Amino acid sequence: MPIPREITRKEKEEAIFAAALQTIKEKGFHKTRISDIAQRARISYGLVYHYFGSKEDLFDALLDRWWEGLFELLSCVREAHDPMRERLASIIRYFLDTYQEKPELINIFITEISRSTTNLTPNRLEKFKEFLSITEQVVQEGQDEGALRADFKARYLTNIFLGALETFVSTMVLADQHLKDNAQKRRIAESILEVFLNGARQQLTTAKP
Amino acid sequence: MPIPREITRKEKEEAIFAAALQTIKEKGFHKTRISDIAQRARISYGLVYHYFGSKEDLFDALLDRWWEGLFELLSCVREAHDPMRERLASIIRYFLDTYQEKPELINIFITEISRSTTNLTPNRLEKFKEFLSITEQVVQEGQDEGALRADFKARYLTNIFLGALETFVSTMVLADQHLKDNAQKRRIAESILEVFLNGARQQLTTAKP
Amino acid sequence: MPIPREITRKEKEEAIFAAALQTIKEKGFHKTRISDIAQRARISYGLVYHYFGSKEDLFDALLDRWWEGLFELLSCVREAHDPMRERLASIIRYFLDTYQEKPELINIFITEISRSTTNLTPNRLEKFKEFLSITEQVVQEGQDEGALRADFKARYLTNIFLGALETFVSTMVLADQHLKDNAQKRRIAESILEVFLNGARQQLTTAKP
Amino acid sequence: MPIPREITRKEKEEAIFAAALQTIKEKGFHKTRISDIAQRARISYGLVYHYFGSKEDLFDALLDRWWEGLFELLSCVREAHDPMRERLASIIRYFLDTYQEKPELINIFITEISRSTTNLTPNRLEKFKEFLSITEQVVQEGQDEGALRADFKARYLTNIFLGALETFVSTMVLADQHLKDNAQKRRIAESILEVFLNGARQQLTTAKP
DNA sequence: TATGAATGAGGGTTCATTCAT
DNA sequence: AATGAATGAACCCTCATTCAT
Repeated sequence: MPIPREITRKEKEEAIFAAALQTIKEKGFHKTRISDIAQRARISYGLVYHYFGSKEDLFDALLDRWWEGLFELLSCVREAHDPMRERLASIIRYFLDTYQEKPELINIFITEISRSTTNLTPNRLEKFKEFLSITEQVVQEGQDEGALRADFKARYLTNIFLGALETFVSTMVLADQHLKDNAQKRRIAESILEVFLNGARQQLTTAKP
Repeated sequence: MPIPREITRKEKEEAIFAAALQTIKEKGFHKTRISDIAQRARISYGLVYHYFGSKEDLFDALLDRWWEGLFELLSCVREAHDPMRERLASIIRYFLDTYQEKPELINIFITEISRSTTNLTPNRLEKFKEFLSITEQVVQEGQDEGALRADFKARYLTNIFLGALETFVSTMVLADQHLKDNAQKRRIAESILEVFLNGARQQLTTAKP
Repeated sequence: MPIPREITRKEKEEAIFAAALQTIKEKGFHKTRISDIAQRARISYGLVYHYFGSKEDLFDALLDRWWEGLFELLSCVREAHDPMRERLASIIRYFLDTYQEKPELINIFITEISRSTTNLTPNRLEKFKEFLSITEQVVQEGQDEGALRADFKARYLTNIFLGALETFVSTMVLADQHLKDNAQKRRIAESILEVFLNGARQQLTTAKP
Repeated sequence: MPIPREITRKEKEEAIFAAALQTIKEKGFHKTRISDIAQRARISYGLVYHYFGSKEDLFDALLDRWWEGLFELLSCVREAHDPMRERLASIIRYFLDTYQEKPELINIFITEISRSTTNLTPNRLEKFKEFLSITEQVVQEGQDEGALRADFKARYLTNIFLGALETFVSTMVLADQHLKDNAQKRRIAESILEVFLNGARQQLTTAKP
């Protein structure tokens, strides 16, 4: 009966994941000891090494989970040819949803990757640049379609958009705020979109005879 | 002759500062060893403890220097009652100027403070919140004056503004880009302001006959 | 059907033996992990404990196999009352043959027992001393028979004989040399015997008229 | 006053050396813990890392000391054009003297280098081969001069000579025997030389008309 | 028989910090 | 002021061994 085994394995892995997520959120990657994680997962620390090769590997596995979801979303966004506003809204929603459901995950993304040179192995930097690059392509398409103003580099607009989004999320992370209801989420998304788009959108020359 | 002594002391401190700045930029706070700093400053590592009490203290002194300049600028901005656009431009310029002149300092601000929960002692978090709060007041004043749209919380607009700014800078930090000329600096500042303001600015209902 | 079971057991044991031999040769006893052995034997590491009680036990079993063959040979040598040269030749041949057929076994004898105090449990030391002692008896008999000079202790002559033999073998072990053909084997045996005997043999006072 | 410092440093290093030597002799390199050494030297284990970079480095420093003395001796032997017997006697005396004065050092040479593949880094193997090679040259010169029989490879004779010598020493090491007096030392040296030379020496065809 | 999850003692190494000189 | 020897808490990782299944 191989199935029960599999279940056990997955469950244990999941427990370690959860414990690592929580602990790293609280203490940061560097100050997190393997034994902290093990203790929280109620296992011996040796077992962590049975499932993950090393602290770094565990960390990478954690990040992979984040990237996986994000890249999948971006892929969907690009395939579905929604209007620009909707595409950007999807990205914003993904961050806010993740923050709501797995605040630790987005916390780690923000604190350990997005702004930390320290833990940035070449591999991780690569993923991050890929993320920036894909988002830039979305923006570029917006410019091509005439939905976004084209007098600034796509990279610049991308920076402004992602910067705004990230700051919202990281401010909440820093303040340990919770997204109470969906209304708040909608309001935040609305703010970002409104402010970003009404500026970034191609300006109509309103002159009429 | 007490004066030469004073000079020696200040010079030594400065040397340690510079060495710390550079090293932390390269390796991150956590991976920076006191001996690394001492070596770069060409002094013995014991001496670091003569000037600064501990690694943490040295780090705090570093940050203080950053906060000092930033708060001074913000104070100037609030006193001079320039138009909104000019006030925001001052803030942007301060970040870009500092990045140009002391890239290590802004790097450390970005990577070790702005987005890192890890090193965030209550003290440091306080400073950071103060910074957010002052900027928010500037924005609030803009809303009060009618220069910025008031249908969003001042905090939200602040997030978007600082987020955009920070992302520009941190992207450059990550990529180890240099600000080649003042023209590029002006272009970046312009982008941020343009996009932010044309969205954040109170919308004129285009009068129709 | 008890026979297939027996066969399986023996085969498994043999597989573990072979894997252990090979691995210990490559990495040394200490650096060899049980899991290395298991992997090479294509079994789970838990099973090793089913057949052998512990790592030490497995090692002892390995050595026993070596000692068994060696003591059997020495017993034969002593029973057959061959001339001295032939007896010593038998011993040399045994080492060279074993080196040719089971280089790992002799390698382990040389590196882990013959010259290593580290792994020398009292038990193992005992076996080793027994080996020395029996060889010394052979030499002693040679002295008694007048085949070997008696002006040095039997122990001394034994040291010289075994030392020469062992160094040949261990030099080959170190250099990972292979005994290509029987001719080379014969040449080596010849060298040792020639040099040892023409010195160790009782000197004839060349009668002069 | 830099001199006292130097003395302290050297003394400490010496103390660590002695402690390491003794401990490795007793437990073998692998089973020796840094803390064992530190404890015996009556210092904290951290200090070992202050003087030697790592366990391996300390081990290498130990070996270097051995090689240094040995190579120096071999160099002397080759320069002084003594008769063959005297040259070989010098080598034997060096081993026996070292064994008498620093039994731990020769113990480590025998157990951890001469016969152990395990700790043999390429670097260390190189030194060992160099030693073999130089000794072989001495033997070769003996053959060229007609002092040693030339019907066997120099390498073979070298093996026999060094093997005999090494076995004497290592047997004493194993048995933890002490060289009581110089007489015993002389007797051992005599045995080795006698047996080796009377065989290895070019045979005189005694035929006289 | 057979598997591999689980445990935890053990050991190497780092490095902030202290302090005698 | 300045040095760097000395300390030892911390922490990562290995791996022999046990045991439920």
